[in-house]
Amino acid sequence: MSTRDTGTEQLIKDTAKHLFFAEGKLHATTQEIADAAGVNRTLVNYYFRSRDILFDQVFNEAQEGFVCTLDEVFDSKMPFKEKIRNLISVFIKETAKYPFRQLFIITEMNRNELINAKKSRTKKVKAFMEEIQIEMDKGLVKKMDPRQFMLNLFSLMAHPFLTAPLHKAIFGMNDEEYAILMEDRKQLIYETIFP
Amino acid sequence: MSTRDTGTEQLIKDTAKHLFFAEGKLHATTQEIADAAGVNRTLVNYYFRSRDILFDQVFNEAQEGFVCTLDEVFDSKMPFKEKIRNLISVFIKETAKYPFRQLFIITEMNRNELINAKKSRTKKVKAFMEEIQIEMDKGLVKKMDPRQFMLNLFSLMAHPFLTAPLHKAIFGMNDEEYAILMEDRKQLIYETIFP
DNA sequence: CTTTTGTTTAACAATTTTGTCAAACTCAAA
DNA sequence: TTTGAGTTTGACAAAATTGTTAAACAAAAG
Repeated sequence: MSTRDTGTEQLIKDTAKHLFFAEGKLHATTQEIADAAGVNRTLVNYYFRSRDILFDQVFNEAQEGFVCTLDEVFDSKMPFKEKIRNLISVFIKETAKYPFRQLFIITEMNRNELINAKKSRTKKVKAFMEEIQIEMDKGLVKKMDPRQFMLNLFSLMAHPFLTAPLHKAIFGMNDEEYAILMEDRKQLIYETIFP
Repeated sequence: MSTRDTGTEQLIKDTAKHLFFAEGKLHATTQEIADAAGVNRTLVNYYFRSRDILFDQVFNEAQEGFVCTLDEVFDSKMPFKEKIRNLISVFIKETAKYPFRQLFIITEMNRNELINAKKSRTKKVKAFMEEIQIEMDKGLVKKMDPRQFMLNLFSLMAHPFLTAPLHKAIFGMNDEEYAILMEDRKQLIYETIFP
């Protein structure tokens, strides 16, 4: 079966991705996805058999893409503080592009109980936590459970994006103003993590 | 219409609340809600006319309940640092009870575009931010945009609960272990906010 | 005890969303 | 140009979810 590659399959996937992660429409219907992509709804079934399969594919690709991006940072051999600064920068850039990807992953993890307790990930996390521990031993980072350090770091980076609509309303800010606030956070998070 | 009050209406509402906020089943069906409550599905329509109305009621009550709890803390006249310590304690206790309430509110805010830009809330937030500003002027808190201070505070408190399933998997922890980690956070957040 | 009123139930109807299929279509190869 | 494989479409079927109604039921009032 040699495909003629009209780009439709990818278009559907990209559109779904955009609806889910950029617009936050986590429960978009096949009809809504098809409309947004400007194609016939049946094509969703033609290319992906079922909505669930499309769902899973988009979900996994999104998760893997994000994880890979972070891995590049984790695996790099730069000094700890630089690594963190880099992580913050990459994380916030990625999250600004797809603000709802996090929310999506969280919600799904919750529905599916346990999906991936991938060993490889556990290994990398452990390596990073040991790295944190070393910095603490050297007295360069406030001593605490390394897991708390990670929770702090990711909380400070991710949560303001998850709650963007809420905080825009509370603070009375528009999109641009909030984007600036997020940009300013890069430095602020760094300073909060390393006082 | 004098009700006979069999407790069914409240039971349905409580069950929905539990499914939504404690179990994270944000899209529980009327059938699922009825089953969990051990009542006939039709009763959902009898008491609430439609699923949407039940939905809205539970949502609003949850939101108001949470907001009121926090208001008690905000309105109290204790010294700033004590107020923050109290806020952390209350916030974490409430969130531990209904871990997914936040997620729910966020998701809904997102669907409904703008629901409440309540003036009253804005006023209280402003008052609190001025309070923060004063502390900064006194040099008791690291100087920054007060909104960033609030983002930091709420991120550190809320996010580890939102991402609990994720982090339990990553860290290889069970529920109790994670609960302990959350309990330890109270002090840690305080120290992170006030280095 | 009978009536009344509010509650519960099962059967049914309507709606929404998803999946299937055959026919129409398109483009490249024969 | 004709053939053929992949693509697109509309009509239809199936499934899932929600809403309605009439009748059965239970408890308080008369």
